[in-house]
Amino acid sequence: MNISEVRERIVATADELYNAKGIQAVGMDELRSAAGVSLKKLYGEFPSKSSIVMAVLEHRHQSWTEGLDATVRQSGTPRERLLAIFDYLAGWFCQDSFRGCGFINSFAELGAVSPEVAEYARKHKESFQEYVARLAMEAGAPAYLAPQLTILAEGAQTTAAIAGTSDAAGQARQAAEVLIDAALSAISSPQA
Amino acid sequence: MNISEVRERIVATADELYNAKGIQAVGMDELRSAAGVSLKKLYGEFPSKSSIVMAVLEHRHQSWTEGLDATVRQSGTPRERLLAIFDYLAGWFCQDSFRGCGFINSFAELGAVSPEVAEYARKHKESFQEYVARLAMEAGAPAYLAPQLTILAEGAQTTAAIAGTSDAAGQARQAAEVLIDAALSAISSPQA
DNA sequence: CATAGTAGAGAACGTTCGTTCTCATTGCAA
DNA sequence: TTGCAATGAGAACGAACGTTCTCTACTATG
Repeated sequence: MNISEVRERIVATADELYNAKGIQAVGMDELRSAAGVSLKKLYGEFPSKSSIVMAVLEHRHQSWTEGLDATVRQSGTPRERLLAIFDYLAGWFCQDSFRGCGFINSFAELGAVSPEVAEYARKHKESFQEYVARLAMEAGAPAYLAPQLTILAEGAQTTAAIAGTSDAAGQARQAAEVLIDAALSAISSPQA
Repeated sequence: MNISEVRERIVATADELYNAKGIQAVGMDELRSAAGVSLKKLYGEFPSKSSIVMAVLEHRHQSWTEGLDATVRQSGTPRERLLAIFDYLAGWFCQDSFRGCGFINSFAELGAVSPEVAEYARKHKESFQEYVARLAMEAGAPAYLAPQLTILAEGAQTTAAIAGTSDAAGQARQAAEVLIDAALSAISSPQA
């Protein structure tokens, strides 16, 4: 087993466990068993639990970014590409393993105690905002649209997680349609 | 010191500490010191930490409900009352102690491990949705408006918490205006 | 004044967790 | 075959935490 394979396995397993039970509820021993590696290998790859947590956050960031972008790229018009964000959310919410945004959750759990985690969550959300801003710009929308849509997306995530249903994705999508159309028509006839 | 005063003090102190540091990061000893009561009194009032957590959630629910309703009632028209939700958020986000919605945070921290906490968070959010639905109904809006506005409010909370700024309140409020106006005009000329 | 009951401070206990250490085993090279 | 390096399983350790227990000091009543 390759070294990077071990790292990958540890991170993937930790991601699943942390998502399912929360970070603090999963001990190193449970992670060790689930990943099928020895404690020695675990601490050979990572110096501490917190470094595993940071690796998991990076892993999540990459999954989210790639998955979202793949869905967005399947859409044709700029307007559809903005709405594709919510289609991506809808697919995510329907998964059994969905338990809310991992960054919101890790921020809630450790943000007050770990500046690293708080900062990483902030950066992740910032990069999402920039991504949406780029899509909105390509659609020719005014600058205020992007924050509105990201707030919708964030709200859909927490609502779906706590309610335990995926309804929020469709509701947010419909709201996004209204906001997008209003923003685009405000460009052609600005009066606010 | 009255018995109910002791309970109140414990719950209020726990609320502050749990909000500032996270629930799991605050031990019974720290709570004891901060509240200025003996461990014996603590365990005389509450059988366990988890019962304190539940009492804190109830306390938060009451604070939120009363604070929101007070702000809403200061507004005149039904439309203004819907928008007052976001004024309430704006005031909250500006407080130094703001660290995100306590229910989202407790759900993220303990929801996977404690069914009680998960269920209470769900009920709290549900009651907020019903409150918004009532306001929307009084404004004569179609049923789909309320979920859209609650999603905006949820998103504003997590965005403000993680970004560390209060910008999201104003952005969500502007989005809400657009959604409200679109929903109200859809009533008079339904074509969707 | 004497004494019984109460309350506070904090020691103690059992458990859990992150991290390190030990030791037996295995695979390989000379 | 013999010796060595690496590996895995899990014991061990120190700290933290929730909870209970002990002991001391004070209060109030006879």
